[in-house]
Amino acid sequence: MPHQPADLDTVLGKAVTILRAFTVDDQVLSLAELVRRTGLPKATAHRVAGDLVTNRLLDRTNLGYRLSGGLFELGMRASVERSLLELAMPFLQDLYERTHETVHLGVREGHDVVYVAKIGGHRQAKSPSRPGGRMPVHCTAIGKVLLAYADPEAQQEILSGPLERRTPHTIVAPGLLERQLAAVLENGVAFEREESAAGLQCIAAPVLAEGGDKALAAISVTGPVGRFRPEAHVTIVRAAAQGLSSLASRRRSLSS
Amino acid sequence: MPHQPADLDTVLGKAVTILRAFTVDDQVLSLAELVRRTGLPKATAHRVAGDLVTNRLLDRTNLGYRLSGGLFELGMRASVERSLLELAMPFLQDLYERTHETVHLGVREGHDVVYVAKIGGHRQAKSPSRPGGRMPVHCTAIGKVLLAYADPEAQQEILSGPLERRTPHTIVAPGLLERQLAAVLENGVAFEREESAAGLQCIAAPVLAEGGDKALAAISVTGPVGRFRPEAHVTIVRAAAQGLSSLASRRRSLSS
DNA sequence: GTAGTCGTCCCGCTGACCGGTACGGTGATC
DNA sequence: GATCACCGTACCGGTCAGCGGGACGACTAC
Repeated sequence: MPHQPADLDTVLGKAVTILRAFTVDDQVLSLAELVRRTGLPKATAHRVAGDLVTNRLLDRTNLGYRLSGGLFELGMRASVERSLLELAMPFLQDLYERTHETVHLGVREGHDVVYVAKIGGHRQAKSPSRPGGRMPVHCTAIGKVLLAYADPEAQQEILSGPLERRTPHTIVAPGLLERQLAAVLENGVAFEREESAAGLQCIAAPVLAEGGDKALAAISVTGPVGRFRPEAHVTIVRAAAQGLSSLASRRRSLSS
Repeated sequence: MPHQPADLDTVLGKAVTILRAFTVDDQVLSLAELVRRTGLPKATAHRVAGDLVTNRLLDRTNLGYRLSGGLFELGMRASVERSLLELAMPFLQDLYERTHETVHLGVREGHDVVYVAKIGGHRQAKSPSRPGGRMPVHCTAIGKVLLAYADPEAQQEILSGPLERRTPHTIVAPGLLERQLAAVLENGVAFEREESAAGLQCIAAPVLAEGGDKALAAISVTGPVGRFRPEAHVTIVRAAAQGLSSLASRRRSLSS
């Protein structure tokens, strides 16, 4: 199920289609599997995959193809995510050290949150998030924060679209969600209570751009229902996010 | 100065040439600058860059082009680096919490170390390393570890090539380096004393593959000469690396 | 043996890609 | 305010890189 159909009439389109055929949890895909997922003719997939290997975007193993380390390197140079990550790391560390729970840094990309960083310890709550992975905005604390600070059009588009149910607690009523978003703007934090995965709770705060009206990213702390009370961490999460906000403002790196 | 000349006679080659024209610290490059760095005709660069934008590998800003978040996402799916990162994070956290110095996770790629993760606090030592960035193997603790466990051919190739001098302390004599590598195999740790940057010291240990003879990656702790004594952390760095080694062996994810 | 799936290779056709060239805008210099 | 240098963008005919149907051999399963 390809996210957005790239142009298959161009080499580049075919190439990225192949690259994006990999999901977060496949390690290695056979040629046949690539053909199945991309819909490309076998001969074409074979050739393009070969070209990708020579260009160090794919690795060839005896079992099939694999996204290469060269691609990792390239991805880490994406300026926005990388500089965000570098600036954020100390703050994320602080949060982790104080809570010893899983800490996330995420940005919004369309209807989804993309996790830029995830740090946790050995006994971290088993969460569905992965670094570089996606989750729908409406069922995560980070997502709600980013949605609350998004431009009205984008916000409206997501609110009007269908809200996928992930757990019995997932908020699928636009009205309820909208009220929560208003609360987020008021309190500067968002909560999530088992809305994306059973047994998990979460609290998030926005990293604001210079004006203070747009959110560049959001920081969250996640823990299991038993030992973890989101309300207990309002202050430190908000403080971390604000600290990062002002640091990011000092070193400007945004754009349109 | 392009790292390795990709094939400029193919669309894909041109595309990756443009992508790789970005170094770790450029945020945004103008079309003219891309033309200058890649050597492509202006019209061609313009077209390919445009194609890259439609394929969400580049972003267009009013100042020029920028590596896109889509590329970051893709890079994070590179299986080796990503699963390594996920497994390693708890161990890196432990190290950071015990030392409060900068902690690195790196793999070898040719003559260089590529940093997969870098974590540190607000007052971290100013090091030249960047997440996703490269450093020569011969002048870093992580590099020496990885080199010591590399196959003899690769090791010999690097030892025989010229060893770039980064600081007055950089080891540029192959014989001396070779003796250090032997010591690494014996002790299971490597040291670096202001060999890559003035004022910085470092200690690293290998993350070994199942057999125990090949290194998948290496973990290091870095600090400033004043407050930081590498010898003081031999045990914990080695323990962290060994812990990760055995965890990685349990969940196999290597390949050829 | 037969039937399925896999990766690889061949090879003639064609349209995607190429890049020299030209144009309009912008800012520096005289 | 004229000139110049440099930028990004757009055009367009020629052609060769890319295309993909099809064939092949290896392997496995029934």
